[in-house]
Amino acid sequence: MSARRHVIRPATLEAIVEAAIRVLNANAGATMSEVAAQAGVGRATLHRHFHTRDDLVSAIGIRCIEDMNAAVRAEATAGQSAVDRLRSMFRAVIPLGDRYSFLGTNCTDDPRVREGYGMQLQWVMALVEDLKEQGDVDRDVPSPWVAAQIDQLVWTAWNAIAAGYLSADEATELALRTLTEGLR
Amino acid sequence: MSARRHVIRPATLEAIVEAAIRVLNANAGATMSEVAAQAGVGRATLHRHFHTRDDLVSAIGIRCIEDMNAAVRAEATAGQSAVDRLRSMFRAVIPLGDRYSFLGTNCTDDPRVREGYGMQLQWVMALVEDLKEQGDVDRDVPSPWVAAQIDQLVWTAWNAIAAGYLSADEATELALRTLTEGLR
DNA sequence: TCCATATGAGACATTGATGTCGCAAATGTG
DNA sequence: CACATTTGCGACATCAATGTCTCATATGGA
Repeated sequence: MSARRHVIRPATLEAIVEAAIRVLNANAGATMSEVAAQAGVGRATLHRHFHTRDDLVSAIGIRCIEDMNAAVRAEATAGQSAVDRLRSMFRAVIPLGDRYSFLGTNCTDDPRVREGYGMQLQWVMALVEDLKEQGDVDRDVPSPWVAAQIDQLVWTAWNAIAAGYLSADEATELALRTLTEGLR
Repeated sequence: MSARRHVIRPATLEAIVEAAIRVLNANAGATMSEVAAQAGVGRATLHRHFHTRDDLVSAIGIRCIEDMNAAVRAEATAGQSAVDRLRSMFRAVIPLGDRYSFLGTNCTDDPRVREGYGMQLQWVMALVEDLKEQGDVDRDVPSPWVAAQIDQLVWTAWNAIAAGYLSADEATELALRTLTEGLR
């Protein structure tokens, strides 16, 4: 389609992606200049590889949702119990909390992002069904509530780790416990 | 300080506040024109009563945090058990989910908003201590985790009601149950 | 080392939102 | 009904961010 005149250097791309996630998480309305500065990159370089600001946000959004989908699926192993699969998912997804946050406040309407989100929701809903099947979650609880709870727990766990009062493993186990047994 | 030349009409103020919450929740970068249009008000009228855009966002933010703090405190009755106080808080705060959402994405740095948020956090942390005291929450669970969980449950409950799959009472009880007993 | 090219820096035009103003009309109050 | 004042509308200047371009420099591969 568009033959890019310039080929982006891997290091440059990585710096831009990480900076954009960081800066746009702090302020969804952040400027191209701010992103460039945080990335240690010239503003023109941003425009060279991401034609418009929307292109940049969309590209990062797509990358984030792909990262998360990949993480969710990579850990799924046949023969595992539902709880074990949930644990694997937590382990893989919690470290991507910054991606999760980015998607929550940016490009909430991009079709490709929505599609990726739909696939993830589908996967989680299937897991919820299995959790109910195996008696880990009460059948009477609406599945959307369980799915929402799982989503929120990922975010809470990421914050706990970022705040430093829990290790990754502790946060994962506490999230599992919160969902099934509660905090009593 | 500033003697306003124009006195705002209550109906006008109400329309602006509600429209601003609605529009800025859908898109944090929304324009003054969009807010004015949604409020059924001239753009100049916005500027007449809220000198700058920041003034508008701050004013709404302060109102939101005040609404929430008022709701949290209004329901506190002496002699109630910790769980009953938590239930009262859920009942009062969950309907303010749109306020909560607004504060999450706008004016995250306004000093007065931060102060109000700090007071609310303080109140919740005190409640968490009482919940631990009465055995409703395990002492081993870090209090920040419990507080975060309570916050998230308010938001989840509001969404469930907005989505229509739970009534206000059902959402309140399910939130309580999720926190203490879990979903098993 | 040399060469191809990606990058940084800065100038530039353009665009869209902001904030101000004046005036005519609507509103509500007595 | 008459009066005072808020409101809507449109014109306007201003400003900040966007997107484009050029050229000198830095970078990495052969």
